[in-house]
Amino acid sequence: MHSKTKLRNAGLRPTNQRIIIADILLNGSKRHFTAENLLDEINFSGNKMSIATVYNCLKKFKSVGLINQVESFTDTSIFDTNTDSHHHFLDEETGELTDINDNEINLLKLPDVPYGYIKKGVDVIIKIKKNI
Amino acid sequence: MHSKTKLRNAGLRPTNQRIIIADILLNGSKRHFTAENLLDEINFSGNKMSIATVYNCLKKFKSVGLINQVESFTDTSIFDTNTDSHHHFLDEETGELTDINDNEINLLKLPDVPYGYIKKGVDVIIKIKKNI
DNA sequence: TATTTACTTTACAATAGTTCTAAACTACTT
DNA sequence: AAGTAGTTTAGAACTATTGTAAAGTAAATA
Repeated sequence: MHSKTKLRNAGLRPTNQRIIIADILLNGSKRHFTAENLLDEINFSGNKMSIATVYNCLKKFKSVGLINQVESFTDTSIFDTNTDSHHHFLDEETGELTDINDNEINLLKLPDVPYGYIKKGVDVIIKIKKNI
Repeated sequence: MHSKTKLRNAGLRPTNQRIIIADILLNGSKRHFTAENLLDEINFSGNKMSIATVYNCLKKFKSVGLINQVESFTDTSIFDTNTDSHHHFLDEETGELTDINDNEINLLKLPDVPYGYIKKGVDVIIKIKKNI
């Protein structure tokens, strides 16, 4: 499917900049990235864009569920092209994230969400540390 | 137990500033807070301290396990005086955290941590959103 | 106890990530 | 073709956090 169509289906106006970003992010490969990472890739692909636009797009993409943002300790926001249910190892010292396959975790019991809220997802984070 | 003793037991030199912070944080009540929150409380308690010292202390307290840092999306680091195993609801829009009791979640199956690493903890985050 | 040493605190500067502003631009609607 | 609502942009601004280097302090040593 063309990025333009993906954007329209998601309810986003397919601007040139969003198409460039969708071409990079929504090609099926799953990975973590920051706003700066993405800008580097944009530049590498021969395109130019303001960092403000990158942030704007990421916010929009996130709000319509095209990408996820990952909870972390780091001072830099980390996004994830993998919007399926899956979990992470988090290195407490470096902030590095590694995927955990969904079938490697079994959540038997979950509480009801508070009244007036809807559940958006469940993330399991296993904090780890290098064993020196 | 006096804060001085708690600090010594944790392997930290009990300086005046650390004692002031330990008096506030390690009194048994469990809650989330930011560096600024804590500085406000310090000021409110009639003490003064540089914000850099607050950050230094939080980093030290965290490294010896006296407090936890919570994974989140927000641009401000959130700490937790509750170092027991427990989990959180996270409002995707506001970043607000609410505790979930450990006995409300049942993790049946967990993957082995990667080779060369040790497990530091498991956090379950249920992302929620206000149902307008 | 006096001296030394290593660690800590401090004010302030510096940095880094992110958001704001307001003017120019562009996709879509009429 | 014209209008309009949403988007992009450069650059300024903002905020959380860390670095710096000098002064201070707890603990170790003599």
